[in-house]
Amino acid sequence: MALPNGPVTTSSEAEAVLFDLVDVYDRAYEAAAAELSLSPAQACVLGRLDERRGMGALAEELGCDASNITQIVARLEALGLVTREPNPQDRRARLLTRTPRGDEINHRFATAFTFARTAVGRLSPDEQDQLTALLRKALG
Amino acid sequence: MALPNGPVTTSSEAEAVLFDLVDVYDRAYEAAAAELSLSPAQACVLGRLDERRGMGALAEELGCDASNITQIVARLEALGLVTREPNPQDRRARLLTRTPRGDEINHRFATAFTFARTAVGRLSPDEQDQLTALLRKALG
DNA sequence: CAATATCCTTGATTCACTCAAGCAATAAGG
DNA sequence: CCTTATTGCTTGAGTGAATCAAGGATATTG
Repeated sequence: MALPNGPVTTSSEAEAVLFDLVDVYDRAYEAAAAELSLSPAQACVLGRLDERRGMGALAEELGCDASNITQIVARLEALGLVTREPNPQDRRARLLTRTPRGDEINHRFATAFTFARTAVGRLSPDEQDQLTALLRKALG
Repeated sequence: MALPNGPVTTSSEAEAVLFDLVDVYDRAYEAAAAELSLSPAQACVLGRLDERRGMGALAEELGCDASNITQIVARLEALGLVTREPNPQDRRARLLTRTPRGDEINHRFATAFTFARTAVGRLSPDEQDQLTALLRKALG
C-alpha cells in the first residue's frame, strides 16, 4: 500500500474528513487493482482505453512522461491486456487497444472498485446533489 | 507525478466529482512535497512525528511493512530531518524525532499544502458543516 | 530537400514497496 | 534461571513507478 497523502495537521473537521475520504478512496482503488493483480497505474491506463488512442495522448492526459507510459503499457501488453499496433496514418505512432481479456479485466476492476459507488449510494438523491454542489464549490 | 486513481466509468455526477477531488488533492499533496524536495511518502512520515515514536507504530498506522519505514526514515535521516535514537526502555526499538530542521521543513510543507484549507475555505461555515456531515455519512 | 519537430523507445537512476531472513533484545514457560 | 518464543528493526533481493537524457524513425516545414 502506498502511504497516505496526509494528514497535515488539520485545522477544521471538514479538512479532516476530506483527508479521510481521500485516504479511503486511494486504498480502495489500490485494493481493487490488487484483486486483479494490477498495479494502480496499470488499472488507470487500462481504464483509459475505452477507445483506441496513442501513447502521447495518454501521457498528456495523465500528466506524466511518455517513457512512463511506454513502460506501463509494455507490462499490460505482456499480460495480454493491451495491444500496441502501428498507426497507419503515422508510422511513428502506436495505437493502443484493449484486448478482449483487457476488456474483461477492466470490467472486473470496475466492479471490484466499489468505493465511490457505495459511498454515494449511502446518500439520498438530494444529498448526492448537495454533495456534488458543495464539492464543486470547494474545488473552485 | 503518480498516475491518478481513476476514473473508472462513473455512473453518477457525484462519483465523478469525488474522483476529481481525490485527483486534485493527491496532485496538490505531491506538488507541495516536491516544492520541498520531498517525496509524498517522506512528507507523510515527517508529518507524523509530532511526538517521538517508534518505527513499528508508524508502520502499523500507515499500513505498510516495517522495512518500508526503515528505508524512508533512513532517507529522512540522511537529509537531517529526523533522528533515530535508541530507546532506553527497549534496546531493540528506536525512537524517531524530528530535528529542528525537520520541524521547519514540516511546517513549510504544511504551509505549502494549501489545497484542503483553500477548498474548505471556499465554503461558508454552514456549508462546511453540511459537507462534513455528508462525507461522514458517505464514508459509512 | 534540408532542417526541424514529433512520437516513441532505451538506458540510467531514484524511490516506494513487498517479502523472506536474520539479529538482537525482551518476554514467557518450564 | 534458562530455554523458547516473540517483538522491533534491518538487510537483501526483487518489482514497479517515475524521471531525465539521448536517440531512432518518421512527419512536417521552409
